[in-house]
Amino acid sequence: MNIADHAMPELGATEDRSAMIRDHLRDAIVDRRLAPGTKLSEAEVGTLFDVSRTVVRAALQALAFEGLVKTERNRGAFVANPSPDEARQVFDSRRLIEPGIARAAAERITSAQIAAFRERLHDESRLLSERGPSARRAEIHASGDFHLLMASVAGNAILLKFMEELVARSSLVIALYGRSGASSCGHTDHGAILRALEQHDADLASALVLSHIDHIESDLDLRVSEGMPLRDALTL
Amino acid sequence: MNIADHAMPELGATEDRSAMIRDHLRDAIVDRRLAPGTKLSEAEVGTLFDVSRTVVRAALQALAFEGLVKTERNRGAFVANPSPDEARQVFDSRRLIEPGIARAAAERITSAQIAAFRERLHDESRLLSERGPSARRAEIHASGDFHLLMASVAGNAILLKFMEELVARSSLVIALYGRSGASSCGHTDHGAILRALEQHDADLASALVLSHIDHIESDLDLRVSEGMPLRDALTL
DNA sequence: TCCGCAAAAATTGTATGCAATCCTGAATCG
DNA sequence: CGATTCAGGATTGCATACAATTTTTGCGGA
Repeated sequence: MNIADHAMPELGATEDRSAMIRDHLRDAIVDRRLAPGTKLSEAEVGTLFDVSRTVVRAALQALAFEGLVKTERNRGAFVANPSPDEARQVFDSRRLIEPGIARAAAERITSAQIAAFRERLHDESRLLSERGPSARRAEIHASGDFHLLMASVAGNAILLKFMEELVARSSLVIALYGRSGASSCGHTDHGAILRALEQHDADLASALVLSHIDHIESDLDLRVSEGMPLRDALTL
Repeated sequence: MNIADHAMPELGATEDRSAMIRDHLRDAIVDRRLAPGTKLSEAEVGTLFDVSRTVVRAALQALAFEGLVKTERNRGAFVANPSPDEARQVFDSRRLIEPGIARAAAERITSAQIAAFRERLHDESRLLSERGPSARRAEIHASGDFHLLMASVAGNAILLKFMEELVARSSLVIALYGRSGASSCGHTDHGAILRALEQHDADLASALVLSHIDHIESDLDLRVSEGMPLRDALTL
């Protein structure tokens, strides 16, 4: 009756239950089923997944390292609640890294990978037209996956790991500071980027990615710098 | 009689012993007292620091996230042994990220920070002239710290964290593939970079950093791509 | 009613015990 | 003589027990 069994009906979940819990929690955070500030009690999570606190602690430590969870000594783990300044740092980091990734991806992309991109993009547009919170979540997820797919095509595992962290944190930032509901907006941007990748036009791909990031960030409202402590308290 | 007490004679080592062990191990890895491939047994480390395996495991997990340690299920943790390909990825990542950091640092650096840089650089040159393995280690450390200092001046905590990981991994890579002994060479490079930062010349600082990274990488011998499995076995 | 304050409850930090897995090496068989 | 197998020991994975700390609760007084 535990969550893992339900989500992975028959797959070999036998190994590394800690990684599985980490992935489940991360998914829940990035597609916003767990609001920023939510407390993640070790005992509660452990009961939910039917494991001891030991393995939950390992999962929470991993998420803390990725910046998705903040732990306070003797107080526990909470879904991260990035400040406007941290939000800016996330996007500054993406502006620095992601154009370079687009460049590498444009140079290395294969036709098979292009096909995978097309499929992803098709899923995205289908979800865009559907209604309901579940489709919204899947859309957010697919939008992030586009960027991760590009990073994996770039062929650098370290940069891929960095991008995984940045994309996940972006989702948190958008949840907190996004103005429009459909903040995963840039679907048309993604299409243009893919075309540039197909044509192996590194300069264009890089420029499009940069403006795409600007586009996403421009939808945020990061003004509340001093009001945050209050909001912080309220979200708890 | 444990290591921690000896290293931190009186400071408040009361909190987060796991973080302290992690830092000690990381220092040992980056200044090459622990060779790549060395096994880090939980019990052994625990005895050394006089803590239980629980807190050692947390420290090792943190180092595994940073890529300094590789853990194999049911086998334990080992100091990472990066392949030539991983080595290239480390430097590719630095080439992508660090020029941007130099740019930001050049724009934001204050006179107080310039003074700190000068001091650091002075330490570096002093160590360069000294003999003995201990001075060599301190020199390696100081050389890495130069880059981290620049990243902290840039004012982006996320990029600083990324740079910490990359600098640490670079040290491992140099230990494995460095040709000349004094591979932390670029002391003169550091001086030139600092001058560019002082003059707030972002373009120059960025270009100098890029060539500095190339300079470091050109001292590596990454040819042994297929011979590595053997070498892997031997270093164990 | 509102504010301290102390005891209880809950939660995290750490140590330890047991089961599962892996490595070693010697005995056995071809 | 070489390959194989199978105890024995060592090491990790996980659960649990206990200690330390924080949070909540209940009470008395202003």
